[in-house]
Amino acid sequence: METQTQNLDETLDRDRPATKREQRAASIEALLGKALTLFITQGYHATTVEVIAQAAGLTKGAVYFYFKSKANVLKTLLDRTEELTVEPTLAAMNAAGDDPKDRLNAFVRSQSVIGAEKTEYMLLAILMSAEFNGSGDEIEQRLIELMVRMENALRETVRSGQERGVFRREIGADELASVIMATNKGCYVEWYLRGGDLKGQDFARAFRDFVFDGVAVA
Amino acid sequence: METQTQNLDETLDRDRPATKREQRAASIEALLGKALTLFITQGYHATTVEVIAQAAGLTKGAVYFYFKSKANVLKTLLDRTEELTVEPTLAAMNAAGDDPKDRLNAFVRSQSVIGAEKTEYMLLAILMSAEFNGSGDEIEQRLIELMVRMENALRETVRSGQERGVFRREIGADELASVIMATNKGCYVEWYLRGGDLKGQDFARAFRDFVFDGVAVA
Amino acid sequence: METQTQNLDETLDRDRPATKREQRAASIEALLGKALTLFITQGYHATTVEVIAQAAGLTKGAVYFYFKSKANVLKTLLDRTEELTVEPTLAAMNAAGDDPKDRLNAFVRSQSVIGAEKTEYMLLAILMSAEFNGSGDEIEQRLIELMVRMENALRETVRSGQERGVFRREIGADELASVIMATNKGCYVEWYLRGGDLKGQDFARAFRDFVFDGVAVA
Amino acid sequence: METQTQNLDETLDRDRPATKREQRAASIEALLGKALTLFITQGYHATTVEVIAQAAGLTKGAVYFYFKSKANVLKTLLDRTEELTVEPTLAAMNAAGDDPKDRLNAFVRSQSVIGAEKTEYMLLAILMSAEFNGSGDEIEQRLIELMVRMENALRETVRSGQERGVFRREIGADELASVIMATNKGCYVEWYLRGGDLKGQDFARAFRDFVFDGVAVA
DNA sequence: TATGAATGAGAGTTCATTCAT
DNA sequence: GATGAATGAACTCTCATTCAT
Repeated sequence: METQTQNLDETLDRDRPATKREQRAASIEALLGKALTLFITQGYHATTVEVIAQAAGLTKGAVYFYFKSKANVLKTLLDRTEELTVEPTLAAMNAAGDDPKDRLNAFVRSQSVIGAEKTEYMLLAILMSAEFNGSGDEIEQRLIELMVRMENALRETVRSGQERGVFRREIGADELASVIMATNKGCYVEWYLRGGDLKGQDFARAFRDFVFDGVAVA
Repeated sequence: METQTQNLDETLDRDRPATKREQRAASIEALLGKALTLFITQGYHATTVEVIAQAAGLTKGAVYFYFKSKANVLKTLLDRTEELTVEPTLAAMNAAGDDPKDRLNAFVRSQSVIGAEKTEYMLLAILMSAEFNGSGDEIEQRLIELMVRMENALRETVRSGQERGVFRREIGADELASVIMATNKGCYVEWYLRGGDLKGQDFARAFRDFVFDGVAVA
Repeated sequence: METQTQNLDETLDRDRPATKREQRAASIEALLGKALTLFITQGYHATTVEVIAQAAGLTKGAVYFYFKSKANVLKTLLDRTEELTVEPTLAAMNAAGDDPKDRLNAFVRSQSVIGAEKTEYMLLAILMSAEFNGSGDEIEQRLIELMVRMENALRETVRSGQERGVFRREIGADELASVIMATNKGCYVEWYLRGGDLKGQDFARAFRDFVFDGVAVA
Repeated sequence: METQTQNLDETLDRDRPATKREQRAASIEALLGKALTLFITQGYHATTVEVIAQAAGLTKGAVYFYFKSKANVLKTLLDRTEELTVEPTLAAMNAAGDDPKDRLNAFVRSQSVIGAEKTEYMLLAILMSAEFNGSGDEIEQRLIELMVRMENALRETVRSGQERGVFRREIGADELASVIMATNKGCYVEWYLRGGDLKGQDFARAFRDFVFDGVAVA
């Protein structure tokens, strides 16, 4: 992802299988891809460096060659998570204009679209937050940073909607935004924990409708 | 066994209880109490037996004396969780009669009351579910058992409410029940992750209102 | 098992179940009996104090009440072993008179008779010798003491037989006595390891015949 | 062990072999060699992984790198035992032709030759058999397998000798074979327990002569 | 007489990490 | 670019032993 500025004189041959640069990229991608899946399914601590390496067809040493530590693998993954899940949602909200309903709608739609396409990244942020909470770890900080931007945007939207009288006022903006966020995260985790039980599309729609109107008949 | 008849003139309860039975109970409670908090805050795998023991003012050996393994500490805690959180909610739903709205209301109120009083037990079930998911562990089974009873009751209530036309029908019963459950769990975790940011009472009320009507103005 | 000779003034009431002295004796016997079997079948180190106690229907503490340590249980057992297996064999050899053939015969017969009646004690000495060899343990010394008396008697008999020309001379007395001793021990262990495969009587007779024609003048 | 080929110019083989393959082999040999001696002298259970490692100039981790468990160290050693002690004896018996006396002679000679050269491996099989007997362990099975081949060959030889009238018939083939086997094992253990007391050559010869005249037709 | 709570030393094992090759 | 040998710290668990009751 970090565009390693290419020297101009080096032309890139596709067919000749492995220039060093390509191989490097391929190994990194393999490692990150496997780590992502493993961190989600087994948890960070329960996933050993060896398992990640083997899953990617490499050895432990390679992980330490490319990333300096196990923690760094996760950090790299969290950078991607921000780029792939947080940024687009914020962008979508901004693109939706000023109307709080539109903005909330943008948030909810964006999250469910991203959740369908980048499910693992979304889950990573949520699950790691639980696993690292209270650890005092550097990673804990990174996770808080990640989440806080979305939470702020959501809270601001809720507050503005309440001011304009389109969202219920009995509940404080903080609490309401938190419940929405909680529902959002909860749904991802539920979906993940239930494996294939729930139809993704239906569940995503259920989530969207639910946020707006709860269980009540519309 | 030994009836330690307490003389009136000197009923001296010191630091350590007098009889073995009392001592046993005290140690077990201390151990379980500390383990509960630690499993939630650090996670099961990240919590060492030594830390549990020290937190309870004992040594590792004592943990193995009372519980035969670390896993058994958690299992004991999960038994209590079932008793203290699942049973009362099911009882409340049954006591609420036939009306689906009443039953859902009972579910939501019961969960938020229990959540206030037995917060840690509720969190334990939720967080351990995530940590043990896919582990193939015996504990994973226990956790599924624990959750499945409440999920079934909730789904049944939702289905019945849909049939009677009081709950929205565009969303399948499974999905709707799952979203409610997800919101429930998500709120607990959010509350926990946010530490003291949110006012518990307000947040619980936000959750209740939200389930029924979403963000919409009532 | 062994009738603990009662003091004369104390009449033995069979029906009144447990004078302290009787109970004491009963507990000690139970403990030693179980320990004997367990040390043989599991080995000393692999046998835990707890298992011994439970097998005797008592708790660990009782073992430490009667014997001061686990090692002491074994030592007590070794005292009995000397009394029950070494002494009678030496006595039998002495009772056989001067003739080396008679003495060797007495040794072999005595060992096979004792082996039939006190199998476990014989095995204990043999197996513990292997387990404690080179340990530098106090018990190692005790085991050497135990064995050395019999070995000396046997060697003396062999030497005398060689001098009189009734036992083969090409083999040194030390070596010949050792081979006999080794065969003796080896047979016990073999019998034990093979469980019920071998018919005890036949095997004992095989051993006796084997030894005799082995040492016979060609 | 390590063929330290000293080239004159400067192929400097220092303490540690140069290539990874050599290093691997050297470490494995060191570990196995020390483990063999320790298992015999201290017993398997009394030998700690740490002690094995230190004896080989490595750390515990290295043992787990090469062998995945302590048990696996022993298993590897048992594989070698089979190869180095059982196979050659069976081969020698087969090479001896049909005559039962020749075959028994081959057995006895082979065992005493191997016992002189591969003493530790022979002892390992015998001592571990005692230590693991009745353990229900996987290793117990391996040990039985190991022994049973030799026992079968010996029994068959004895039976055939009895049929041809060259071995005594009053004793059953099973019992006779067992006594021989017992004598064989007993002699190894005796030799080992007595340390340097006995002259190896003399003792081996004592054993051979003893067996022969023991089974001779009267 | 005997129990049961508790300890502490040490066992086998795992794993993130380092480094020479 | 990547491997494989090796380490060391930490973990779960075991067990002989002590001691108040």
